[in-house]
Amino acid sequence: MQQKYNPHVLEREAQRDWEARGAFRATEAPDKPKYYCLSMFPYPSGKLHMGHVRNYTIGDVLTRYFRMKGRNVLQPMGWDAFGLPAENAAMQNGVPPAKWTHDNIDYMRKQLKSLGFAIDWSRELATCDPAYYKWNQWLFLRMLEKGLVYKTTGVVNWDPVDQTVLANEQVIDGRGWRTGAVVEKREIPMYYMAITRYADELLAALDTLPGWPERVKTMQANWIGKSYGVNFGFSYDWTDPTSWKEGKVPASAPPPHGGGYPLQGQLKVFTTRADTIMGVTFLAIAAEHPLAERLANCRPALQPFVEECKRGSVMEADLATMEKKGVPTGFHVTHPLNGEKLEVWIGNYVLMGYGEGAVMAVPAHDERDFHFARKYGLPIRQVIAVPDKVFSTDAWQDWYADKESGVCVNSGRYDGLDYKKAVDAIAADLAAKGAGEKQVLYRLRDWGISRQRYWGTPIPIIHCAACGDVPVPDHQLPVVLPEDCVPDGTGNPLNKRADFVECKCPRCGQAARRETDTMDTFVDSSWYYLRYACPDNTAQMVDQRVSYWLPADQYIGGIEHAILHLLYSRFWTKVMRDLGLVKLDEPFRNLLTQGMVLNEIYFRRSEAGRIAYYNPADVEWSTDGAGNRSVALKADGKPVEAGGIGTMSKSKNNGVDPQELIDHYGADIARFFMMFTSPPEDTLVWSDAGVEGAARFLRRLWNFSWEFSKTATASADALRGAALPPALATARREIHAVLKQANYDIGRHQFNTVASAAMKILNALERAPQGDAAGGAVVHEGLSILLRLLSPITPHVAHRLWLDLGFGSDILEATWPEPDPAALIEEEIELVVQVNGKKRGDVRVPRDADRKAIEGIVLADPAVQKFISGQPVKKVVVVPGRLVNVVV
RNA sequence: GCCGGGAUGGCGGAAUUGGUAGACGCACGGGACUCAAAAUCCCGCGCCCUCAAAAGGCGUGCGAGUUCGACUCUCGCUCCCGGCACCA
Repeated sequence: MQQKYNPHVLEREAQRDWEARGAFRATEAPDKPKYYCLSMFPYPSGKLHMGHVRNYTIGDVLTRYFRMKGRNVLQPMGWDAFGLPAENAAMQNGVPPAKWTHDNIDYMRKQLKSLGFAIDWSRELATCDPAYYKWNQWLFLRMLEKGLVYKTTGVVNWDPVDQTVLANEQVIDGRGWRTGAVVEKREIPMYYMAITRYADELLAALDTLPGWPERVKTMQANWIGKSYGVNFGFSYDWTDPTSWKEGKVPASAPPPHGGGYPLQGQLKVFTTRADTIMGVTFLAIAAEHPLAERLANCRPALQPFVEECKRGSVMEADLATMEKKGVPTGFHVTHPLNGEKLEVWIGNYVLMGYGEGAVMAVPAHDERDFHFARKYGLPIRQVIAVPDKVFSTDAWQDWYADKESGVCVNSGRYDGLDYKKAVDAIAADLAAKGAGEKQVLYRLRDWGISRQRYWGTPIPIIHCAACGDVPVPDHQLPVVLPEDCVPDGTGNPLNKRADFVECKCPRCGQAARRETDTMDTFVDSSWYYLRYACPDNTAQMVDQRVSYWLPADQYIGGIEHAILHLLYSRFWTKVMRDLGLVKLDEPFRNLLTQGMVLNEIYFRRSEAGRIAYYNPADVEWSTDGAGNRSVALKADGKPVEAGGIGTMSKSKNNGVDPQELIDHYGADIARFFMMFTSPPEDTLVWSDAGVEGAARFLRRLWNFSWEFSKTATASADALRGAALPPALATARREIHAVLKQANYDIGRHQFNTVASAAMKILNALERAPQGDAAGGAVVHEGLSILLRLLSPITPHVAHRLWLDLGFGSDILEATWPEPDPAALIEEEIELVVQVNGKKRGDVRVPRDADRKAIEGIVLADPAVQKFISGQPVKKVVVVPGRLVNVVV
């Protein structure tokens, strides 16, 4: 064995050894329990960041742990290789996204290998590979056949200067990130996947996932947002003069594009609060509502507001935080129950995409309606009362909306009814009049997958003047994306590629145009975990090997994916099941949501409103004479703005490349530090303070092993038979107690305390007297426990020392250590003594002392007597094995 | 704005889920070794009171509450992080 710990040499050797033996190659073994450990595959952004190291170290720890527990393990890796950053890089550097992506993959693969992860690289896949995305297209066509894919319009962010669609991320404060132009909403045709058809199952099946964190299930349930309510209509008549504020029908205008809106009918709304229906004082509709369009068409005064509503981004967070505004239209509809004429407003806060794009407004019992009514002086009519509370229109109170304790008032025949009874009665009356009925509504919307972008899976559709939209026949798949385009920020470059666009209609053979939209990259990531089971199958999307490996026993990834990616994957799995492709209801049995790795954010904003981000490593804080702190870019010394802290990301340029850490300390120390520094699910603000401690620990382990290796004859044999002297028994008890706790902690994925357990064991070993055979035996056993406990976290050094100290030929094949119950037994235990809940000392009692004996010992204790000081003892609480509380 | 989560010494965190708050580390201070430095080893290290110690008091974001006992449970806040459907 080498005297000095040299991680770089030793790690390279271990990795070569594993690779030469194909140590992590997984094969199906139906007789052995399997463990499929899946980590969310990375986007190849350039280089690994700390979040990747954290994610994949967690996965590797579990993979190696379960291998030692006897499972047939699979840990695959791949690349989420399509997406926007490649196009941005192309604009910046003029390199085609394909080349940039492949270069990044090569570099990052090398980085992952240098970290020594137990990955089966033979299953590697990249979603930009036609052999992969062919199956996106194939399944899209199957879904189209089943009606699970359909085409309709959707709203996107439009940059009027670059004449291009912007991603939400490319809109900053309502302006295009490159042009600074105010963004507009624009409706364009798109393909949708009908995820809402699975809404009920996606919601109900959350209960079949005990291995998922509650918070993720709650978020998904809220996202699906099942609500029970009533859908009903306010009847209207465009041609009736009494519908109009001025008492006459306004001059008719040409029908708006899209065919207009019927002149008579019902304006439909959905409400979960039908009990408040008698308190409706006006209605609000979205600016995109066809009635709003018709109204704006004949009333020019409405036009500016409708235009204003069309400016700005489509992001929900923007819509929800903007000032609530509206305009009255002068048009009135009729209340279905009391016959009142109510005015229709256009409101910027009404979402066309949810419900009917129109809402009934009950200012007295809905907070948003309340503020809106106060702002515009609209009537507020109380129709719900809560006992002992006085309603006032001065300010909003939470209880105004209380469903639980409220009863109807000022509501005619519904007075006195509680929420449930009122809803039932009102729904029945509406139904009787043919005005409405109960309805279940979901917040979940269908999944728009069309992207007006180049670097993605081409949508396999051909547009023919004669035949319409024609699916590409299966035998022509994949529709291959040309790899030499360089986007320039002004729309999808595919539109300019005649060799891609021009094609023959598969149906009639005439010249036709190929669809140039590509698929949302969430499509790629919705099923890659299935493909790992059979990446070599060129004839089928999936095969029977999926049945062996799936569902994944553990899925690990950032909490930021709690909703979208995980919900889409669950949906996709169910679709494939219903198409008979897999026998699987849910893809991921257990889910570990890794906390985000955050870092500081620095940027500069140009006059045009463009933002440039700078890496925290490239900026410097300084303090001037007056004690003011400022931050500047090292390169030019000019100030930058501090943008707080946030997720390490390509777009914010605040990633930390782990390579420096690996180059300096080696993979084991980097891995150990990453696990030690915080529990996996916690948010982590990056700092390398403390990495020295990890380095010190592994050096100390090595030095201790070196000293021990000189006592070559030591073995654990001497532990059998004779009792150990007290100092050794204590050391051994300590080691086994720490191991017991560590095994518990591994089970609950708290790896930071597993790492400290390893440190505690080394501390105990260093304290143990090891002069004689018994001492040598305790240390021999302790070291073998320590190396196995460490091997999932620091596999290289564990591998080397296991060999050098003669424990065996391969620690990968060693069994996981379990504590020896005999080693844990103690004759006397220590109990904490409290008086009135305050710690006042401790006592030692025999291990098997009963409650009464303990009470006697404690009350006799002089320290306790001092604090009781003659007061009568009211009660003695004894918590076995822990403490005694004397209450006086 | 809505949904989910978090807050414990100078720092990362621990506390077997209602039972000794601060394990294990980092940083820092003191000491040993050394011509010196690095490395290594030993000791100290929540705050207040105290020259120091003993003894005592306070202490888990803030404010109430339940309990013999609260970092842990309940209610009300503050701040921070993640998501909000075209970043992935």
